[in-house]
Amino acid sequence: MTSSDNGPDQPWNQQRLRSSNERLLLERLRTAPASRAQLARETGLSKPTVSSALASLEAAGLVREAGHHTPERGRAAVLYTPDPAAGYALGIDIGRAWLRVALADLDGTVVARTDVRNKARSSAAMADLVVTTAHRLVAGSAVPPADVVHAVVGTPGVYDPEAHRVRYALHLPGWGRAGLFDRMRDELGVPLAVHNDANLAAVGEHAFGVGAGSRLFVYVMIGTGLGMGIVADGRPFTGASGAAGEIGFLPWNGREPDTLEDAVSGDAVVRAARALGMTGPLTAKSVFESARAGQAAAVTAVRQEGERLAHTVAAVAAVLDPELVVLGGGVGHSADLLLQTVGDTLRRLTPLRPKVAASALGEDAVLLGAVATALGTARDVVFAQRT
Amino acid sequence: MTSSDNGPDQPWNQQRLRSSNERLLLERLRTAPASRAQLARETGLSKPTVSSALASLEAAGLVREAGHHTPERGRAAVLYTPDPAAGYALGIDIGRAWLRVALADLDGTVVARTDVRNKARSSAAMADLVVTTAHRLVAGSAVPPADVVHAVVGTPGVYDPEAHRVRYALHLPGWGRAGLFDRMRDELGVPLAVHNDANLAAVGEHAFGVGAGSRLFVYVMIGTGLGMGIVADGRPFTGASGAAGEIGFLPWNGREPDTLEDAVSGDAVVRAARALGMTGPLTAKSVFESARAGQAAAVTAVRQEGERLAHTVAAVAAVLDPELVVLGGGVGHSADLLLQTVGDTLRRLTPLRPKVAASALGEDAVLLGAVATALGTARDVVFAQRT
DNA sequence: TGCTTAAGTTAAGTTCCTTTACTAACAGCG
DNA sequence: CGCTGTTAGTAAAGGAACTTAACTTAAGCA
Repeated sequence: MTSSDNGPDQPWNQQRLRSSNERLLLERLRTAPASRAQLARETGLSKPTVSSALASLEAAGLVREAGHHTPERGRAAVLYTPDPAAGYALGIDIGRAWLRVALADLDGTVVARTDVRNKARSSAAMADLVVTTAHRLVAGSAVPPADVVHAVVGTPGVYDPEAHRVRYALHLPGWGRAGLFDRMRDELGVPLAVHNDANLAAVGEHAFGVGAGSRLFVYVMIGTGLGMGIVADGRPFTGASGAAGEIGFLPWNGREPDTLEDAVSGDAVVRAARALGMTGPLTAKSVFESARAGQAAAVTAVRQEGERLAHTVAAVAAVLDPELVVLGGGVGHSADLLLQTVGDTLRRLTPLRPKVAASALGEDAVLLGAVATALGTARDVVFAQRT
Repeated sequence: MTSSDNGPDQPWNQQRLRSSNERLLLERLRTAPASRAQLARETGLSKPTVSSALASLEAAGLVREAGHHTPERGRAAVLYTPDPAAGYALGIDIGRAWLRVALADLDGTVVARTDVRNKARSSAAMADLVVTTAHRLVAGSAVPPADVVHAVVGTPGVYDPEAHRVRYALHLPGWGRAGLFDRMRDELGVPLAVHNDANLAAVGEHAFGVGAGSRLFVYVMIGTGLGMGIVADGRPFTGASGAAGEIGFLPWNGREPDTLEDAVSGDAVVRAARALGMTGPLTAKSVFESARAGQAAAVTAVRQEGERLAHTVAAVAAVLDPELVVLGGGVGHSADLLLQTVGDTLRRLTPLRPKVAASALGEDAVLLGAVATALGTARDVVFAQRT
């Protein structure tokens, strides 16, 4: 049989032991400042070990003193905290309409951010825009460019690191060209990882939004297209080929090869509204606003959207059994309008009923997911470099 | 943000270090016997460390000498191998028609096995049958009962360890009673874990069948009901409440609350055949045999089954993106008849096309999955006890 | 000022790993 | 038959990192 993976696959020696314990202390300090004695009690390490590890971490610039704490009785304790300025991470969201870039310190605090209207005509121009925007953001901040250790970019489609290109990015002409992201990486001068936007949105919502603390949850991204990100045990779940959550491809009406994407995306709401007699220059947003105002055709269109969404959620629940389903993306603003219908329909459809909630981060989910992901790598890199 | 889980969450000291390295050597030895020098080269540990760890393992009865190997030149090497008799594990499959029990040593070799016709009238009688059959199997083998360290039982439904009972076991009256498995555990006298049968079948197929080496695959179990097991990175993926893979609840025809289970299970094939004019005492197996013989109505019924199955697979592919889909369960014998239709339909439905294959283990998948799962725990337990 | 209490350090001792150097065993060969 | 080259395995010494136990430091308080 193939080995199930318990047990270590690396030999341990004293150096790894030390490094591991320093890491343990650093991670503990990220939750709150603490004294040596407190760390010893909480981690199970002895006081001398904590002292010595903390001295190493301080010498490496990874932690610093953070004031004192005077207990009820006895000597005052020196508190330590991670040094947020030990490194910085870049998060980048390449969206349909906006390019967003955020620079965060190792605490996860966003220290600089910019949102640029996406007017690029070609994929090459887009790539250039990403690089210059990122460079400008860092230059405009007080952060030394050399301290930016990692970047993560979110884009529609599935990045294939073997082929150095994005697949399935159907709406973006030229975006699937090989080498595009390699060039971006070179010009950016910072290690760059590419992830699917829905997956990043899920990570963002898990790190900073309503998904916090959930062991298994999904983020359904409804906008121009339809996508889903999955976070299991704190990590994105991407499937065998990176295509997990491509629910636009779900079969949905028994026979025809219509895509669910066409039936549930933001555009579908507009089409449904027109079919129901609404006229004029409609957008998904305007239809939802009309529905909110009680306009009958809009209400019906939104209800239909909710029902189809419920089918989607039911399918996801049957396969994955998530604890929580978060609705977000372009129509995220109006998720509250959909929740009722989705909930009601779900009750009719299946005994498996995950909680359904609206996104807490709105338009920022992808960007914050990119930041959170870059942050993870950045912390690893900084720790490895400085110790 | 909540911490992403890199970094250790336990302090390391010398004892854990030693234990971890012994574990590393033991796991390596499971792949093939090896000498101290070879282990040192392969693991990166030094020769003295390997010697000393191996001495501990031998003293603990976890490994033993296994002959010699004479290299091209130089001194002959003493080979070591895990002692398979250091402990034993029980796998139990409680199926509709058969109760199967297997006893395996730590190598995973089945040393005793029995298949008993399931004629129990009540859940209590069934529980008794399980216990007496297991006891009889162990008594009839040369294995000392005290050396059986763990058991895993597979059953339809989802075991809820909080409530001490099985949920969703709709076809088995009384099977959902609280405390049933607690009593079984007590009378068995061996720690007992309860898992869903489809999940175990997936684990079995991953450990011993066509799923070997697959990073992410699913096992679709088609029989009296319809279920699915998921194995991701070698571990079963059970979802937030243990209901992942309950694809019987997938919505499938747009509107009605028909369950997919009713449409795709073995019984559905029989119903379809009758609707197409077949008469007499039909079973799923007989319909498949008629189809194999070219009987028109049966062929049509099987094709319909294949098409519906393809829809199921397409849905699973869109959500999970597995590398491989294995078809098994009661109709597993006839999976070859379905593969063609499933493949063709899948090509029409979606660009996401996982490999689809027939189960290699047939009726034994659940049992072998239970063995593999029990084995994993048994190895941990034996290692912990003896060191 | 001295007592109590908790924080943090020092020193000794233990464990486990590595390096280096050695011994053991085997094969080919003069 | 012993010498040589090669590989396996052990012994001894040294070092890294942990723990325990005892000590020192610092704060509040009578």
